[in-house]
Amino acid sequence: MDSAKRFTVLLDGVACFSTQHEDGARQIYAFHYPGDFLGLHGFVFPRSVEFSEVQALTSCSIGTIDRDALEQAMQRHPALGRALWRAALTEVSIFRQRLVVSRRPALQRVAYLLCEQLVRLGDDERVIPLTQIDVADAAGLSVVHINRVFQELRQLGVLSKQRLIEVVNKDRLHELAAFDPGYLDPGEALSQWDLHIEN
Amino acid sequence: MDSAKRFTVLLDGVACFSTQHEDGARQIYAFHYPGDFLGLHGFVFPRSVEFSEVQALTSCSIGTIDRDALEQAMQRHPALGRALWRAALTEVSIFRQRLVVSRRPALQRVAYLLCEQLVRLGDDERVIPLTQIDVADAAGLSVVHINRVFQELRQLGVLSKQRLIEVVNKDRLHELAAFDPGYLDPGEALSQWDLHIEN
DNA sequence: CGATCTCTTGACCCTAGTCAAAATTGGTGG
DNA sequence: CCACCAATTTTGACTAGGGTCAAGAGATCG
Repeated sequence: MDSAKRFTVLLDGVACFSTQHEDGARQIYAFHYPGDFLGLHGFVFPRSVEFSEVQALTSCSIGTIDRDALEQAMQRHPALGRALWRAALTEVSIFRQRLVVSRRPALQRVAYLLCEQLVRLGDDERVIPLTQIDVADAAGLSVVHINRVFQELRQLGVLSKQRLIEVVNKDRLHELAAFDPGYLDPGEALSQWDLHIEN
Repeated sequence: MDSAKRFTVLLDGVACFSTQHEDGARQIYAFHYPGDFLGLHGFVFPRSVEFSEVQALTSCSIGTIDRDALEQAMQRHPALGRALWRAALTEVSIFRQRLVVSRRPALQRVAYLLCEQLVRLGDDERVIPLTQIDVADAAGLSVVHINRVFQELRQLGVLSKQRLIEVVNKDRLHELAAFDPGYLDPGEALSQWDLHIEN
């Protein structure tokens, strides 16, 4: 596991970036979908690795990229380095926003989380490939309560009556969640402070 | 307010980095004490400025530093740039940790927040210059409940019976909070990825 | 010496957690 | 193809942490 030398990319499946609480409860910080870099956070905060982990939620396949090779590529293509930083900073932005969301009532909190997933999955995907248990650990609610919230969302015509998590009314969901995707955009940050990566 | 051209430093007083919820409630992300850079976050996430603000909690005096001058100084003294990034990243680290803390019960949450303040204020300071209202907005609890928690902390011999917030038993406080200051340290991150700031 | 801000207290309520058990679903192997 | 097992999802009853409302008691400050 010479992870310090390699970057990992999720090629297929669903994973999450999580931590285990003292009492065994799992806290999910973020979900990862194909195309995501895994464990980026650890490059910015090495110590955080001691407290958190990347966990597969379905069977996953991953690819790794040699860090030296990547760094050379970044030397040649600065845009690549910028994209990487953008990804890391977006993760940060999500944390901050989650602090705001975390003190809203359950229904809105869950709605928000679902919106976030839809953005991550791409514009026309409507099925979120997670279990209620995953959502519970990410939203910080009990599974039982998540289930009740889901039933309410179905009643409201936002989710389908299927067993899987399928959004049938995206607009209504956004409305419930008071969702503004703006926060996901680091905007002009990186053109102002141009970041380079050296050894 | 040509803030894009200047960095602001808090010279005296207490300020906070906060946002206003739709319903008027104030959410405090972090407190700032003398020596802190204010609004650093906005340099990394320009768009976040639209949603958050820096607010004075006591009368404050601030200094500003011309950004061009600072950047020149950073060219000459790379350590300065690194220190700045470290500060910004530490802020991030605090957010992440707060997500973990935010789902613990009130007493521990408050204890944790107090620990954080003690670290920020310096090792032998024991008086935290905040009101219960400030603490409530930072912990995400009602003022009424904060008050009850404070009474419990006094009962436990952690806080003095004074009206102000004075920690008399730091060890006990750390214990209650399960506080590990490790997360505040970005560690070796910046020696691995040496960050430079260009125009 | 009011006026105002902060801190306290008490009564009551509501959201979400816990516990426990059943119902569905999805495999998996015989 | 069926029986059985494990993981999810669902339901119900009960509990509790923390919110809200309202009023009172200290502090502070001009």
